[in-house]
Amino acid sequence: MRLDKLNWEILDLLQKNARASNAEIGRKVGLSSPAVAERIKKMEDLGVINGYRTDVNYTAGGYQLRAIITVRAFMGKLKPFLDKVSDFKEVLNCYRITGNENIIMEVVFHDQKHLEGFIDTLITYGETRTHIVLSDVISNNPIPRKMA
Amino acid sequence: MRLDKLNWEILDLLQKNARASNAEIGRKVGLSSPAVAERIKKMEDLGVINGYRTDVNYTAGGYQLRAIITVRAFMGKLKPFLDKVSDFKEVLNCYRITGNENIIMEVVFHDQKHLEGFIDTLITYGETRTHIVLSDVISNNPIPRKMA
DNA sequence: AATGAAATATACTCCCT
DNA sequence: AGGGAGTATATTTCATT
Repeated sequence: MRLDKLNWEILDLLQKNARASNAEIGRKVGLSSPAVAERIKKMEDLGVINGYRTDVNYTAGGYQLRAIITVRAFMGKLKPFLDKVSDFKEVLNCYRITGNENIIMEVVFHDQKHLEGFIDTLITYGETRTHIVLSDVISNNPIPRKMA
Repeated sequence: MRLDKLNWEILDLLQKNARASNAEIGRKVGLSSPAVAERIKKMEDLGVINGYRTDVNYTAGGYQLRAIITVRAFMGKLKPFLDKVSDFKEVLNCYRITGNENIIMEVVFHDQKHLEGFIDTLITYGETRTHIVLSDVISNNPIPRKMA
């Protein structure tokens, strides 16, 4: 799908605030609200928009720690890990990656004990490396419009 | 703030679909729409909800590659990097972390050349390691309700 | 804190361009 | 692909419990 200027403007606004009304978006981009609704629906149907998420403060949810954990899976243990990982509710994001490690995850924990238990579980699947997140420098930056 | 059962249910629904109407949420959790609106507003004001994001398919946006890049900053180069990183529009997320590396970023690129240019820019700030993202195993999992 | 009701605003459907 | 009209639904405000 080709994204024209108007669709990029709509996507920018939706990325900043997914709960903006079609009417509000329409006012800012110069379209009627049915026109905005139609464009958004098309982008949803064609997979340009994957969904709408709410960014919840994990500390308010009772999670004191966040970590980036990589896994270098043991021989034959990658598939078992991939089958199991969705059971680990603490995992917010998980990617397969190239390089020395096979997996990288963003995970939240109530406390150090919780983190420790999680790493103990992982050790049956591979070698792990844990980096505690100190602060967010950039969070959910909108995808930039394709430039020159 | 203490999150009761109803607030967790509202957060679950909002995390799955941030554009759900208050009325729809109210029907599912058994509240009137003004009651839902009031609870959501309170969670926004108290910082439980940070915002509402739209998950845009970066390939549809013209980005063929996504990478996880770590930076181990040279002496005195961390601060200059932190000041500059928001200029790099390709960076979707960036965290300060503990461990051998100081910074971890999720970055999108049009093509290999674009990636190469980005790494060339980074090299003035520190040692980099690049992992190409092969696939998403878990994406934006909702924060689990605090358990036992 | 929640409800119900009235006023306003928005969304949805259909037809026209 | 978008505008406009008409209808249905949602949001907002406020009084009440």
